[in-house]
This record gives sequence, C-alpha cells and structure tokens, in this order.
Amino acid sequence: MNEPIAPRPEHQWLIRKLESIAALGPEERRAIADLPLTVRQVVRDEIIVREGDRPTQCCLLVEGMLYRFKVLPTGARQILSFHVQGDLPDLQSLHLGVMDHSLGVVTNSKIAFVSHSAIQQLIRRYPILGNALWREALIDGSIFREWITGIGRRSSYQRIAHLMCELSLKLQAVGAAGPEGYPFPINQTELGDALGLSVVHVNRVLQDLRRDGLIVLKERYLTIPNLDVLMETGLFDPSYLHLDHKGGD
Amino acid sequence: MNEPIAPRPEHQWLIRKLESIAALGPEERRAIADLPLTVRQVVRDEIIVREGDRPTQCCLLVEGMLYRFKVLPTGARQILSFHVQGDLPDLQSLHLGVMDHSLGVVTNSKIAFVSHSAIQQLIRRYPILGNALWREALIDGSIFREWITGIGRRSSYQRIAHLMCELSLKLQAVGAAGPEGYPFPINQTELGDALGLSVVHVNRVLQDLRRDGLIVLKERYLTIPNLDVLMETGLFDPSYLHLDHKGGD
DNA sequence: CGCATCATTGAACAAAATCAAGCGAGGTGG
DNA sequence: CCACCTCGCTTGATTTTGTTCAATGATGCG
Repeated sequence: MNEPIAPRPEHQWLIRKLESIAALGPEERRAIADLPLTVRQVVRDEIIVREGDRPTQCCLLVEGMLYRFKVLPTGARQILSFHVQGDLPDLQSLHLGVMDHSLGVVTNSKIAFVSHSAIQQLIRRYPILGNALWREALIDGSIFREWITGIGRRSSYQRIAHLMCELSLKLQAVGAAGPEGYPFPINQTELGDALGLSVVHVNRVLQDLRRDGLIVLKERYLTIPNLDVLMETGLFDPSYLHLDHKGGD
Repeated sequence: MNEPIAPRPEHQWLIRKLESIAALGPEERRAIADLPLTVRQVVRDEIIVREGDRPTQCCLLVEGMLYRFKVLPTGARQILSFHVQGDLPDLQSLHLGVMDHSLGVVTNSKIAFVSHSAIQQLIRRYPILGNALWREALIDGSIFREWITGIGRRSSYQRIAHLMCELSLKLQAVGAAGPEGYPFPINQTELGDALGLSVVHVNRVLQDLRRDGLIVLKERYLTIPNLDVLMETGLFDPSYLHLDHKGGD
C-alpha cells in the first residue's frame, strides 16, 4: 500500500468500470489491483457458465465480448445482455447460487476469474467497493428493464438503433471507444435472438438503417456517422445506464 | 430483544418475504419487526414514485398490487413488473439515486415507507439481512430476465399463461394464496402493456385460454383449475424465482 | 339517468415470421 | 491447388400474428 504500482490491464478494466459508476479512492483502487485473478482465453461459441451451474467465482471480461442467454424448451434462444471490457456478467452468482441462465462468448475473448470469497472479503474490508458492486448489479437490472421496454414497445428499427447506442455508451464509459464507432462482432442471428426478431427481419432492417445513413456496418466494425441522430432514432435516453454518479445518482 | 412480541402485519409481510428467499434467525426477525414504517393508503392509478425522482425511502407493499413502468417519448407504456405483499418494488433506489422508471398502483393498496437510512443501518448491523436484501434485488433482476425471454420468444398465449403462473408462485411464496387461484386486479390494457401486446389481442387470447379450460377469470378473481397444466402451457419453470434457498441457492 | 371504465367484436391492415433458395468468403482436406 | 463445406448474409414469396380503427356491450356509480 506504498508506492502505486501500475495495475495489470485485467485489473485496470475493473477499476475503470467501477469508477464509471462510483467514486473510488486510492485505497479502493489499490485493493482492486491486488485482487487475485485467473486469466483465461475463451473462443467464439464457447459456453463459460451454464444454466443450473453453481459457480464459486465471478467472471470479469477483459477483452472481447460475451453474452448471457436462456434457451426455452422449444429450442428458442433469448439473449439477455451483451458485455464488454470491465463487465462482471455473472456478478449475481455471488448471492444467487444457481445460474438461471448461461454465459456465452460472442467473439474470442480474454476473461479473468475472481473467486466469490475474494470478492466477499473485498466487500467486507472496503464498504465503498461493496456499494459500488451493489450499484453495478442494480445497473444490470436497470438495463434489463430497458430491454423489456425495447422488445415490448419499440419498433424493430428503433430496437436495433437502441442496442447500438447502448454498446457505444458502455464502451465510452470505460474509455474503450469514441462516439464514432466500435468493433461489432455480433452476427445477425445473435441480434435477432437479442431483440426478439428473426434473422431475416434483422437483415432487412439493417439494410434500412444503412440506406438511411444511420450506420455503416462493415467487416465487423460499426461506424456511427452521427450518434445523436442514432440515439434519437432509437428513442435512446442514457439515464438508465446510471453513469452520472457525479450528480449523486 | 426478550419476549417475542407479534410483529405488526406490515412487518410480518416483509419477514415472510425475506424468509422465502433467505434463512433468518430470531434476531433478524426481531430487527425487521423493529423497523420504523410509515403506512399509507394509495388508490388505483396513483403514481407513487416517478421516473427522475430521487427517493430517500423505499416502499414496502403490504396489501394490494403495484406495478413499475416506463413511458416512451411516443407515449407507449411498458409495464416492467407487478408486485404483491412483501415486495420492495423500489429497493434499487437505495443505490441508484435517480429513478429510471415509475411506480404505480394497480388496485387500492396499503404501502409502508422505510427510510434509506433505516435500511442502511439494518444492513450494517445484520449482515444476514444485508445479504437477503442483495438477494432480493438480484431476484428482481432474474425476473426481468425471464420477462425479456417471454416478450422476446414466447407466443402471446404462453406469455399470458406465464405471467399468471408467476404471480401465483409469488403469492404462494409468502403464503398469500394457494395454487387454486388469487385475486387478479390487472385489467386487459395493463396486461397488454406488460406483455408487449395490444388490448384487443389480449382480449382474444384470454378468451382462448378460457375456452381451453386453463383459466377462469371472473370478477377480478383468477381461478386456475390446474396450475401444472398452466405452467406447462406457459413454458413456466419456477427456478428463476430462486425460492429454493434450502438447497443453498 | 348519464358518465366512465372495461370488455368485446368485426374488418382491414401492417409487421414480422416462416419457408425456401442462392450467394460469397474463408477454411479444410484430398 | 482446387473441390467442397460451412457459416453468415441476402432475397423473394407466402403465411401468421398481432395491430389499428371503429363501434358496441356491460357494469358500476354518483
């Protein structure tokens, strides 16, 4: 706890993430940097945690993209969320022993595991971090609410625009992208399963978005000529991401 | 903390609720019973907390039914959840200062307010209760995931059946109803706004469910002739409610 | 009674799913 | 090196699901 050693990139993303939603002091940053992590590489379509599992550790995404999903008895898949650098996609396993959904890989990724006990200890010693993690879990819930609203009441055109805005803001929050665009590894089948649409329909709506000049999607990279316009199109209001902790949110 | 005085009904519901998701000792029950509550009556269509508000207290539902919702710029309303006795529908306000949605009243209800500071104190003194509340918030999130799945991938017929099963199980979990049915104050417009359907369509699907003998819905009371069959119909799997804490969930 | 809310119905229409097929880039094995 | 295969993307035709519009009942209440 003396001279500040630069944290490894794995820890750095977690620090950035928590700083995007709560105010941390040097002590807290230090504590995160000391967190024991086990880094692992995962590949596209791999399933990291399955519905029914009882994890003893949480997963921190360091690089790439993950998604959470459920599969209905009919075989239909519903994607529940996409995750980027700094996210803790199965933080809920800390208090919900049994997984009610699965965690999969969109694109080859680097992840790091933290044991539940290490997190519990962190929370006990640093209440500020405990609160930050509470907050993180609650924002997760807030995003789900927004998705319900999207699937329930937004048009397919708005839905796709909205998702693209969400990912842009999440990446910007941790400094992993600017407003002009970002790598977009999600394929059309996954987009459909996330937004409650068929692949065919996703394909057509994407063409409409391109035709209208709202997006350029080429070679797994999404360029957004004008984010404000895209946000308006998707009826996107960033409040639900609760990034504004300076205002005491 | 000596002779056990019977808690008032307001507290009793909260105790039952938390016992349905976590194991409490006599100390914890006592602590809840001592929680300072302000009881209030609210009427149908009243809005208790609005999007943008910064609550300093949480709401505990004692009797009746509440719902959470968002309104899009287009005017469309999306209902995000329904709440019954013992629920804390705005628990998230504890760590998310600004409300990202509103809280309304389905039917004349009795609610009780607990100040954030009282809850914070409770959490500090009784870590078991802190964990139980964490868990409660995470189950809230789990239910949202299930709703996403429903709106995204279930048919309208399945969706309505699923919602009816969910409410049945939630009521059964706190001992407020049996499997044979329960008061159902939700109107068809609200059902539509919750499930991403139009009123007209809800009406027709309800008729189908009745015709098929799956439900009897009359005079704001829902009778379920066979809950197992209804659950199968709605592709309902109760795991997502995480009621099974005996198994260490 | 008159009014409001909620439930219901019919008809026309729109959104999106489904079915079926083809296309193109990249990877693999012979 | 090329045939072949797979995966993801694209297109057209058709059908289904659900919406919209418009109107009519039913019920309860001051």
